[in-house]
Amino acid sequence: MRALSTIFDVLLAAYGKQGWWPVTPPGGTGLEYSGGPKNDLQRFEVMVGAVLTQNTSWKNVEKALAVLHQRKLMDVDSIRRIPAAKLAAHIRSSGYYNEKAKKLKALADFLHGAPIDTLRTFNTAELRRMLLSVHGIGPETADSILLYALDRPIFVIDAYTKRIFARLGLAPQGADYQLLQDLFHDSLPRRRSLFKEYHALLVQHGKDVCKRRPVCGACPLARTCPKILESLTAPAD
DNA sequence: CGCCAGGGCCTCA
DNA sequence: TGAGGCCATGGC
Repeated sequence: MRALSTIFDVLLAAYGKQGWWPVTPPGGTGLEYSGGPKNDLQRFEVMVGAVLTQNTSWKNVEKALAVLHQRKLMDVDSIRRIPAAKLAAHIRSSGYYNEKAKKLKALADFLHGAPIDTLRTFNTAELRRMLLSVHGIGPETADSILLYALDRPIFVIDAYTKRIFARLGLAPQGADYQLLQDLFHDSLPRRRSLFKEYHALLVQHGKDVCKRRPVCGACPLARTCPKILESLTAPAD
């Protein structure tokens, strides 16, 4: 479906390059959008962020990531060593902190058995299965890790993507994860840089424009969106 | 104030 | 296998 390429072009023109995934530069204090992780420590930070941002605003996650850096905990061994209850206190701002502390420890245990630099020997399908077997890593988190931390060409589907494409009439309401992902995989050239930027643009679009209550007046896709007419007359959705 | 964020697990039909 | 409850802080 050529529409998907056109939508990417329109979003890119409207919002500009996003530079995902945001990572903390070596020796730096804050996160920067500079094209993703360049070393294994930054790759680990991406994985941690992917877990912490589950159903949580990135702003709340940033604070937790900063605390982990301050406490010198942003590495596999430290996360493995620290008791879950203490870890939970440090990531408090990201919400669901007890659950997420367990998840981070499960992630660290997994990486202890399969260090990041050894993961390159597995193909993407194998890696995905391995990640999905880790407590706290579901389809979206696994694919975020594959794409942004491990540089694999796999498209990330999230709630924004589902909402945007349902409104555009390009996917059924309540379509499941696999259906949406197949649509992107079958319709786009399989390029990591495209997938990274596209997902980031969808998040940007979903966050500020195609919100639960959409701001169709500010939408760069309004021209081709069937929902634009309803939004002018109907109160919600 | 209430709503909702860059989901996933567990339980129960 | 799919719907529903649960996890929780912080910004608006």
